[in-house]
Amino acid sequence: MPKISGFLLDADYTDVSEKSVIRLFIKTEKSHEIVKDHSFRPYFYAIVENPEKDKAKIAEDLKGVLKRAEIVEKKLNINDKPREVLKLTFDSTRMLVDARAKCKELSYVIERREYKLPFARRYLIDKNLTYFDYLEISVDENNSVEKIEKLEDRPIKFNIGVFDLETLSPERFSNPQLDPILMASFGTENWTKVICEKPIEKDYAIKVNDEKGLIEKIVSLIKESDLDILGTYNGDSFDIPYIKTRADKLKTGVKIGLDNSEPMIKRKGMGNAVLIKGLQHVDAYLIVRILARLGVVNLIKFDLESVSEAIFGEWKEKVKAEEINQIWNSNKGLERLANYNKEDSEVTFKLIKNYLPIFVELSKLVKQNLYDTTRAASSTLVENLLVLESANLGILIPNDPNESLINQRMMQTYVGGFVKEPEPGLHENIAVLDFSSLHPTIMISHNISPDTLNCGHEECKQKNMAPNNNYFCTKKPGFLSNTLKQLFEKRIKLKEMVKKMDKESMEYKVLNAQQTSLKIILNATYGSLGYARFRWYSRECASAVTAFSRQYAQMVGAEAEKAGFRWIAGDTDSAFLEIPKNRAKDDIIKFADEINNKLPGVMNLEIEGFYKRGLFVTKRGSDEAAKKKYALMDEKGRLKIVGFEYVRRDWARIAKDTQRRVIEAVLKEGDSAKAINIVKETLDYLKSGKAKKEELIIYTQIKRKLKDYESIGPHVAAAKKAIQRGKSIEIGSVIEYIVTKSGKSISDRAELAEFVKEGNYDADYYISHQVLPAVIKIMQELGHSEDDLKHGGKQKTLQAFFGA
DNA sequence: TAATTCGCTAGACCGA
DNA sequence: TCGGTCTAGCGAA
Repeated sequence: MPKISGFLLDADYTDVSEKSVIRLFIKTEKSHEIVKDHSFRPYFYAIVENPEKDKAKIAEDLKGVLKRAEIVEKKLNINDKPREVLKLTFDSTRMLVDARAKCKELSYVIERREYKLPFARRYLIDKNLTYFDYLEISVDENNSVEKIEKLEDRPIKFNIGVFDLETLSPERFSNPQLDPILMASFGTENWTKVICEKPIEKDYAIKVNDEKGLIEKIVSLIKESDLDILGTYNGDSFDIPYIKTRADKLKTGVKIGLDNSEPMIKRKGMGNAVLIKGLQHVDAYLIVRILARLGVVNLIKFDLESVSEAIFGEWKEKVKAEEINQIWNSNKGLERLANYNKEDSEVTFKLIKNYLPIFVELSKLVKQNLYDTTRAASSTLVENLLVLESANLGILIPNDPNESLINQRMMQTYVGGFVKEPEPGLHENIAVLDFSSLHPTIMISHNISPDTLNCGHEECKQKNMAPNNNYFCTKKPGFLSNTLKQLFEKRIKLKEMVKKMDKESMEYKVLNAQQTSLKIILNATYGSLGYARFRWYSRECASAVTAFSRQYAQMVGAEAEKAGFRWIAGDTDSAFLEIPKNRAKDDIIKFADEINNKLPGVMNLEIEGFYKRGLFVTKRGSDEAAKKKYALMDEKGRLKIVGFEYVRRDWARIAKDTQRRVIEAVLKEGDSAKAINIVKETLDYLKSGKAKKEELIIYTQIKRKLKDYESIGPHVAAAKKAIQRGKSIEIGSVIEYIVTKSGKSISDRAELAEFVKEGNYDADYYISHQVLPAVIKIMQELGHSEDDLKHGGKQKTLQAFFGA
């Protein structure tokens, strides 16, 4: 019997003569193989009053679609005893879909369960297979599975290829119905080529006859490379739909699927997702979005130039759309465009190569293919993990909540973390303590889980009551909390192992990716609990987590005061403590130890760092201190600026830079004269009219349809004007606008930066709405109160003082 | 198709 | 024209 050995890269199903058949995509030593498993049928469960009787009834009612009904034992809910339910099996998923609709109408069917689980996923769960497993599959002459054996895990070396298109855009944006593809780059591990019909004096250039030739060349490069992963940057919404449309028009195809299928463009939320059969399409743009969400990078713009700079510290030249048109029409600068096209592919490749291990590990963890994992929401990751846990425990997965339940849930919110109002002003010698993984460790340590909630035991009520008056069982591990505990412990072990390893080694990269993937799941769980569409939603649990968190945050603050420190600020999981002159760092270490001795379970307070100086300011238009806004300087003079305008993209760079310089002067040198000078210079510069566009741009995102805005802010006004000039702006577009000289309101004066001439800006606006608001509160902490200035000089306000 | 709450601030909007 | 209120976006955790 022939055998096929290799990694399980993907799984799906296809219909063969009215039967749904599982396909496994295997990465073998040499290439790829598709094998079919005819032995597995789709099914779902029906909960009925009387299994024995209803089994016969349902066979009658589902005649023609049902293949088999059998009685099996399952737990309906986590805490239930197993009971008899009907397992309904079908020949095809289409029949399953038919039947599940019919079942809804049957009065004796109390509930349907697991009727939406994707068939391939069902298969992997039942067969105990996971993506990237190394399999040995015995097949017959038609590549049909006879037997699957799972061999020991082994490292996998992916064959990755990326491509990128440059298109003509005479109308400000490219229209695939009209505008041709000008160049395409394709890159792999060792080389990148640029394809173009015009001659390019570069050794990496490939000349083709026309656009059709270009498409055919890129398709053949992809096919010949026998890829596991095809990477793009924004391929979901741009490159792949574009090349498909062009290929259609030019009467050629993009048959790059392993089964020679075309890419499938699926609607996903507001945008697209492009699926290629047997080949994982990884859109690196989504990876960057995820990294931004995880706080790995902080980006204002998501173009490859910004990404390259922020993630790899490498500058990359941008060729703008108008320049591309110019280059193409004049044939001057084709090499520059080719280089740009090539670098786009290279950065995309690097992104995928760098972050792939994390997504591979996540895929394994939750049994999703790479395509889905790179596109999954965090609650979906958590859900999929819990689906596996349920299957292991013989519990039927809870159904999705219906819309009315979702709405009901959304009406009820709960109280979050505790934020201490800081003591405004300059502080010296600050220790910042914080709880490591606060929410997960609370859930684990207090056994918070929907199934342990208010268990009824008097003892648990006494010993494990959250401050929101919900309590959790102490006698048996909770479904959710125990799952988290396993992940948590595994992560601790991995972190220990990784510590000793060479960071460049393959082993390190894999294990580190494993611990990162665990962290992603651990951190996403608490938020999911309070998410209305989550299958395991529990407002009581989410609320108990935050109730405990407030209690612990307050406890640390109070104990710190008792121990002789000043509790000057804190946010959710942190405490900022000022260390008095007569105390040392060691006292903080001792203090943290004492707290840790009192903390339950795996909760842990750690010392985040020591800071020489810290600045807290008051809110605008009030004397209260602002929360979530501070600047710290560590012992090496490095600044940490949090919450200030400096970190916000919706402030102009000139204001942000000035603010940073002022903060630096204050924290590093304690020099108010210098700070005042910095501000004065900036104001003069603005007044001179010499400020550059890039210093004046304000970035703000359009978050809804333009017609849906009740209040027309500057970014909306600028967007509307831009649309009239032919720009395409959609939900999610980040508007880059400048406040110009002409117009009445600020919105009137706001224009897209690309339409603004250098020098056309409203200096008054940038002075009194940008630079001064960003620095005034800081100057006040230096003792330059408005009152002081009134008496010290003739000026009435700080604003007047700076001559604005 | 979508994780949570807390918090700051701007600029529009609206009524006197 | 003023001042209070509301809409909107973004950041912290």
